[in-house]
Amino acid sequence: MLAMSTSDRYHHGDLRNALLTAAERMIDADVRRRFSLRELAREAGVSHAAPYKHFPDRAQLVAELAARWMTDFVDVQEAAMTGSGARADLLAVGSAYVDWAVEHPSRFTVIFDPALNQGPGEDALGAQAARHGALLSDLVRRARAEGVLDGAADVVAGRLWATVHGAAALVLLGHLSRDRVRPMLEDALG
Amino acid sequence: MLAMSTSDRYHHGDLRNALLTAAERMIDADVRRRFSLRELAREAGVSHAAPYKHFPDRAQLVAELAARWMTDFVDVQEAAMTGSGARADLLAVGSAYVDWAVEHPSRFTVIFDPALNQGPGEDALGAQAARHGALLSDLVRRARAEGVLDGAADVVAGRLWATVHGAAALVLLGHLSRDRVRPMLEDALG
DNA sequence: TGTACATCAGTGAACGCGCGTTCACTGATGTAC
DNA sequence: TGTACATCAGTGAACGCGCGTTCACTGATGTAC
Repeated sequence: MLAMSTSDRYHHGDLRNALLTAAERMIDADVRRRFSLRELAREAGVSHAAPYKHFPDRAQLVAELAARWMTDFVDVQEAAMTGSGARADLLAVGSAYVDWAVEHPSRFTVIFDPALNQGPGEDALGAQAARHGALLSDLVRRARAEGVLDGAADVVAGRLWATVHGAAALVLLGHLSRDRVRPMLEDALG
Repeated sequence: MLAMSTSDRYHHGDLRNALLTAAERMIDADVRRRFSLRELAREAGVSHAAPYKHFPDRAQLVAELAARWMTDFVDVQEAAMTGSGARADLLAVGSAYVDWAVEHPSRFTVIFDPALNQGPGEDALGAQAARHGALLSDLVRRARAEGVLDGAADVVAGRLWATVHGAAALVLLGHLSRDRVRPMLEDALG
C-alpha cells in the first residue's frame, strides 16, 4: 500500500485519486475538453478498463469532481471575506467568484451546468450550492443592515449574482476583459 | 427546381435550406444537443454524404447558423425598443435578451461561444455582435442624457450587459426562474 | 418537337477514429496457519 | 519464519456505437441543336 512507484504494473496504490487529479489536470489544461475515461486512464498510465474498478461509470466520476470543485469554489469565496464591512466583502467575494472562474474555466462550466454534472451523487454538489446561496444571502442582509444596499433582499441578491455570474461568463467567452470587471462590480454596489 | 416533392430521391431542390432549418429544429428540440452532420442528413431524409455538396464541412454549416441566429437575436432586441424613454427601452431590450435566450437556449449558447461557432465565415457573426454592442452603447448614452443612469458609460454598459447575460445564463441552467428576472432588471436601473 | 449531352446533386460503401462498457484473465499483496 | 491461499486491482481483447470525411458512382434535369 505504501509502494507507489509507477513501475509497478499492478496495484497502483492510489489510482482513484490519481484519476481524479488527472481529470483536473486535463480539464484545466484544455478548456472545453470533454475528457473521456479512456483519455483519463491513458494519462494515469493505466489500462482503459482500470477506472471501472473505482467508479461505476463516467457520470459518477464527473459528479464527484463537480462536488469537489463546487466545494472549493465556495471555500474560496468564504475565505475572501475580510469582515471589514459588507460592501468590501461583497466586492471581495464577487472578485473571488470571477477569479475562480478565470482560473478554472472548465470547472466553472461544469459545476453550473446540470447537463454536465448530473449523477446520482449530485447531492454533495447541491449541498455546496446551497451553502453558496446562504453566503450571498448573508452578505446582502449585512449590506442592507449597514445601509449599503436597499431594495428587496432576494431581488438584490439575484441581481448581484446575475451581474457577477454574467461578468465571469463573458470574460470566459472572451467578450469582456478581466480588468473591466472590478469597476463594474463597484458600480453594481452603487 | 420547382418540384420539391420528397419522393424525388435526386435533386431535392432546396437541400441547403432544408439542412439549416433541420439543424434549427433539432437543436431547439433538444438543448445541449451537439448535432452531427449525419443526424442532420437523416433528419432531412438524405444520405449522410449529401450535405457535403452544400457545405465544405461541419464547422462552416455551424458558422452560418450562428451568424443567422446572432442576426435574429439583435433584430429582436432592436424591435423591442418602443422609443418611450431610455429606461423603458433598456428594460424592454433586457427582457427581450432573456426571452430570446429562454426560447432558444442552444442557439444562445452557440452564438456566444467562439469554441462552438468558430469558422472562417465568422465575420458575419462578428458584424452582428458589433451591431449588438452599438445598440447597447446607444441605449446607455440615451439613459445618461435623460439622467436615468450615471457613472462612466462603458462601465455602466458592461455592468448592464453582465447582469442581463448572467440572468439569462442562470435561467437557462435552471438556477433562477424567469419571473425573478424582471424585478432584477428594474433594480439594476436604480 | 425530339434527341444527345453536360452538369452536378444525389447515393452508399468505405476509411479510420475514439468512445463507454464488459469480460475472462492474471498476478501482486496481505493474511491465516 | 515459511507456505498455501483468498482477494481484488490491474490487464487487454472485444462488443457495438456514431462520428466526419472521401470516393467512385448514378441518374434527374435543363440546354443546345
